[in-house]
Amino acid sequence: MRTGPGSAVRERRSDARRNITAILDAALDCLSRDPQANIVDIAKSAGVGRVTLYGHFATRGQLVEAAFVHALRQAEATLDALDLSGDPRQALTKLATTSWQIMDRYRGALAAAQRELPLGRIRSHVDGPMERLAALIGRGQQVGVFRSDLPTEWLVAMFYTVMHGAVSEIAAGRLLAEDAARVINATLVAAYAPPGSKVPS
Amino acid sequence: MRTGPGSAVRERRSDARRNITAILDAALDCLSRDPQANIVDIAKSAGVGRVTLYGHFATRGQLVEAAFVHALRQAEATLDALDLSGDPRQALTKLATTSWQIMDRYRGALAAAQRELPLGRIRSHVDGPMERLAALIGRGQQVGVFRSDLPTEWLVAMFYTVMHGAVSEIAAGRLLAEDAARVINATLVAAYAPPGSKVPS
DNA sequence: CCGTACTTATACACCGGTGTTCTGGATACC
DNA sequence: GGTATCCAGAACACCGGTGTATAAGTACGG
Repeated sequence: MRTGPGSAVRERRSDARRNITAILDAALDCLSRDPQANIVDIAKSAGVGRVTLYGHFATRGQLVEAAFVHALRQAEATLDALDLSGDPRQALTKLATTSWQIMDRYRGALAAAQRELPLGRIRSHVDGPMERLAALIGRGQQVGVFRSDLPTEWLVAMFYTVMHGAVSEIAAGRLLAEDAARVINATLVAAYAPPGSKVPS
Repeated sequence: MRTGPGSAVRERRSDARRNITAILDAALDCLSRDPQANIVDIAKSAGVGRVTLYGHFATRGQLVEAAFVHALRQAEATLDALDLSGDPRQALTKLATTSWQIMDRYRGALAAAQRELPLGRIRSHVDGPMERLAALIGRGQQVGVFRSDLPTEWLVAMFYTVMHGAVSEIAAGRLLAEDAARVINATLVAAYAPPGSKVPS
């Protein structure tokens, strides 16, 4: 695998790098529309030969994972820009709204990853980004605006679960895409409210 | 396909019927453990030849669907025994607890159905059983103990979504199976509470 | 402008899973 | 006990998708 005599990693040629990102973008795009999209389609959509694709990603699994990570990196950039200090409930709403946009865009890629990546592989990639949410929830719990009778991890899970549910409902035609953010936020805020407290309206 | 001169549909022979239910049970069992279980495994587990299986279910899709319906019938029987009159919140808890047990048992079969059945096919089977829940929620909304600022269908969806989330969390080892019912109920009760009201503890 | 890295098309091997066909044998039903 | 029905096992064809080899062409980079 070493490329030069000095064992220095030679830079990829520019056209190769261009192709790689084209492939990743195409994969994300294809998988978002159909999580089962095959290599042929992805290569075609990237404007690249199938063999070229295999030159960069040895197996389908590697490609799916790479595409997933690619999406995650983009998501991270967006989420990093959010200011989550201040009232945890407001921060939650902010985070949920933005996360929803991301989720909505990449839902197919996520489905593909869930379908094909070995169990727990996704988790290990998502762990990092998830910390942001866990921290926020933990803070809210400490301040007492979020419930503490349920484990933090469960509240974290609900965050994604509710969004996943919204995706399904939209797909089924029972929820309008433009209502999703509101509905998600209303649900989460209520679900996170400590028992005995009033549900924020 | 007609079997007799009187064009009356001749009953299947008893051993055939026995095999069919054996196959359905086996399918349910195998798919619950691995949603991707293949025909060979299912036939073997049913103690039946692969060809016999194909004699009763022409394609894998038909088998999966039949197994799903089979599970649904069993679930229906259990749920029918529940008394859901009285306080909607208590009824909800009752319904959720029982539904969870069912969901937990057949999660794999559900996953298989989601994976392989054409979009909406599941929905059409589940519509009936779901009415029970929709009615309960509607009643609670009218009485004012469940929120009305979100569509009934969304609350219905949350019911299943939360359980789905619990399945994942258990699979990931972040939730103990014995805690699931409590956590689910606490989440649903809070999520269903009308804004401005106190979350029941 | 030359060498190398990269791309491409075609063609092929492989794989697991699905579904079919056949034949001999067992078993339920009357 | 005779017969239609059903079952079993093996063999095979098929399919879509994945991955590999080859050989010729193209574009980058120095």
